[in-house]
Amino acid sequence: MNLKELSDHLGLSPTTVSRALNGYPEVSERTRKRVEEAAKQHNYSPNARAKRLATGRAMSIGHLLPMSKEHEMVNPVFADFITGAGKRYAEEGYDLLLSVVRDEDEEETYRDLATRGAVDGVVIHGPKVNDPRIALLTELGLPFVVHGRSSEVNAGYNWVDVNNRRAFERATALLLDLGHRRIALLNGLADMDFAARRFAGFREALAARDLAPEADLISHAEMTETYGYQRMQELLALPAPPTAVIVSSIIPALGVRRALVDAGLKLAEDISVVIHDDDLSYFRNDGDVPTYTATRSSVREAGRITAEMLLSAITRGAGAPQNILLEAELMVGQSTGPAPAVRRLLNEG
Amino acid sequence: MNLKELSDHLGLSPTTVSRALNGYPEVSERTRKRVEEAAKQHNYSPNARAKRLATGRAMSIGHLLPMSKEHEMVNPVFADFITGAGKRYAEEGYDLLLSVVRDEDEEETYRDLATRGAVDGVVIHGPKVNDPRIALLTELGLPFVVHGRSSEVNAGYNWVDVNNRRAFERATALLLDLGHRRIALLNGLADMDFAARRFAGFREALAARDLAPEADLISHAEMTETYGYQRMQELLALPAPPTAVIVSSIIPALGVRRALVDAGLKLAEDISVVIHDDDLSYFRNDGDVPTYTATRSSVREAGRITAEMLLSAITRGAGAPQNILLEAELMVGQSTGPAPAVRRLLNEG
DNA sequence: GTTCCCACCCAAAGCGCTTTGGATGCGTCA
DNA sequence: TGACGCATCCAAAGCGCTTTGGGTGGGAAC
Repeated sequence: MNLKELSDHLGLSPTTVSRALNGYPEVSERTRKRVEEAAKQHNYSPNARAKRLATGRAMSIGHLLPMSKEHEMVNPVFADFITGAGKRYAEEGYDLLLSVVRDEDEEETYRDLATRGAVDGVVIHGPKVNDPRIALLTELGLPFVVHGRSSEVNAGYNWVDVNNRRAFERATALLLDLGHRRIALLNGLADMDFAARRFAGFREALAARDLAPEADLISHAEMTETYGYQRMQELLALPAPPTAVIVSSIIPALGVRRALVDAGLKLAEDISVVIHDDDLSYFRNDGDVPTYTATRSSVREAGRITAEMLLSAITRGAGAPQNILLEAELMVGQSTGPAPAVRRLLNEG
Repeated sequence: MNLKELSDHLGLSPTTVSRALNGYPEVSERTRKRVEEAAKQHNYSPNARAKRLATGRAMSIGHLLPMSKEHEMVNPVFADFITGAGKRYAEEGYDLLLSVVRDEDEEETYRDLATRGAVDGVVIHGPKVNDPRIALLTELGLPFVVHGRSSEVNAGYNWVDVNNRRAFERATALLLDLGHRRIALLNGLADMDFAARRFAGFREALAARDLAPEADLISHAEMTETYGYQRMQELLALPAPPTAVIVSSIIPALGVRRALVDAGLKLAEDISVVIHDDDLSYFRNDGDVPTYTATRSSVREAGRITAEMLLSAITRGAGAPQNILLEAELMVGQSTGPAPAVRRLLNEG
């Protein structure tokens, strides 16, 4: 059943029926009721394709998932982000359009999305340092919000980010306070902006105590479980292994733990681990005392906020760029303890 | 730039330009070239909204993610499924529409998707035993493919599934061959069809040796890491703990391992573990010898196949329901060994 | 030289909705 | 009583594309 048929059935014009259903004031309450009931009864809802053409709005938000040949994978963090964002979209009547594209097609896909008018706005995931997508989307005039930020981009743009620098500065400072001096960092891919900021925070905390990061303790890679496992093994094989490790996600941290167990080492006692915890629903860092000491920030919440910001940018027009910086909380768990030297000292005392 | 402007610019009618761009034969190769070049030069691509209205096809596939109040989460397995399916959609010019909906709104969302004409087909995720969505979508006349199957639904429908029953039968048989008699099963949510089939396979393998499953060794829940951890602790606290455990996903298996380590137990030696491995990109069960003994089947591949089937159902019309049953391979890894009694025997021997 | 056919192109009618720009009729007020 | 305003409704014009149903002209067939 379409508008025409419904209006014929009601003895009204399509105009009136459309207005009644869309809440316009030029229609009496009595007719509106009548129309609404008939619509419900005949299970009518306006054809989305026609509505979109007539209104000129796509009523959908785009999310691009770039796949590279080497890393053909979607981060589980994305799944949680989507649960947060997707709910907001649904509430506002927007659809979520997911595009799985090859790395090299990403720019063209954005262009296409814009010229085809398939979406009203997009969310940029995993921004890199000096990310070209920001200039591209600005040029295209397509509303967007970045989940994260991009250093070295000076123009204003909407973003929602976690204070990664501070989170990692605090995490590092905590380990330093516990007496650790050789601290390893298992970071995300080096060109990722969040990884750069986390590294910066790490470096600053060390610098505050006149220490410098040691190259053989720093690594960057896709944050898989395997990465955590292999990298931890490498670290343990060093002439002077670290006494503490900071891991950028709970997923590689699971691999780190596996490597430690294989080596017969005990978490907190033999080696301390601090993670960044995105509060993933399938990997809760909880219990009476959380398993891991962690900087925590819910990515689901970030998704909700990002969606909110994008929808407002779309409906209320561009305006000044909006920015939200979320603070991560630093939670002490079961994975940290004093450095070996300090521990001995404490035991003697 | 739209069709009209482009055709004016070329001195052609919109008809001809449209035909040229869509590869219809009623246009000379010379003009087609000319049109294609002009389109590229002016960065023209047809407005998706108009195209969809005119053709009556949405050119998009729907995926619903139901969120319950209790389990507001998206399974990481879904992320991998999407990478497989999404690539196929993109290749065929389809968009992927993701709907995050509350459990109780699921039926209405399907109805709405159908009457609004927002999608050309949908994929059903996580089918339950006797899943009502199959009848619903059949009634709505919306093409669909089920990822998994639904027992007790007799009508034909398209599905792509893994042979869960056989996989778990084989896994169980392997453990029995190793001398294990008290085997625990950490399964998915009880109303899930895959969980029912896995349990059936488990039961059959036991029955083949005149054994029966023991209630206190069987559990069903959402497959989180925490579930694996807590459940394993419970199992270890039993008067007679199991000597082997079968886990329905690598994610709870990580929790199982954590619990074992906490208890000072060694994998394979003290307790054997077999998992089902979806070959998730962020959790690879690999290495020279895989970490876990596992029944393996790539969910990314399943995504690709499901997409393929749905697209063909959409373009080639309904026809007879298609079914594909994938076999999981049983791979021996480092997590299994002879049962304690057998081990002693072997050592004495 | 006709006739016919085919290759090539175009005008116009949708697709199903929203929205502009009136109409119509009734109550109100001077 | 007549003018005016307001509430309520409608006809028709898009939105930007595809597609139906012709047209036109030039070469082949007779």
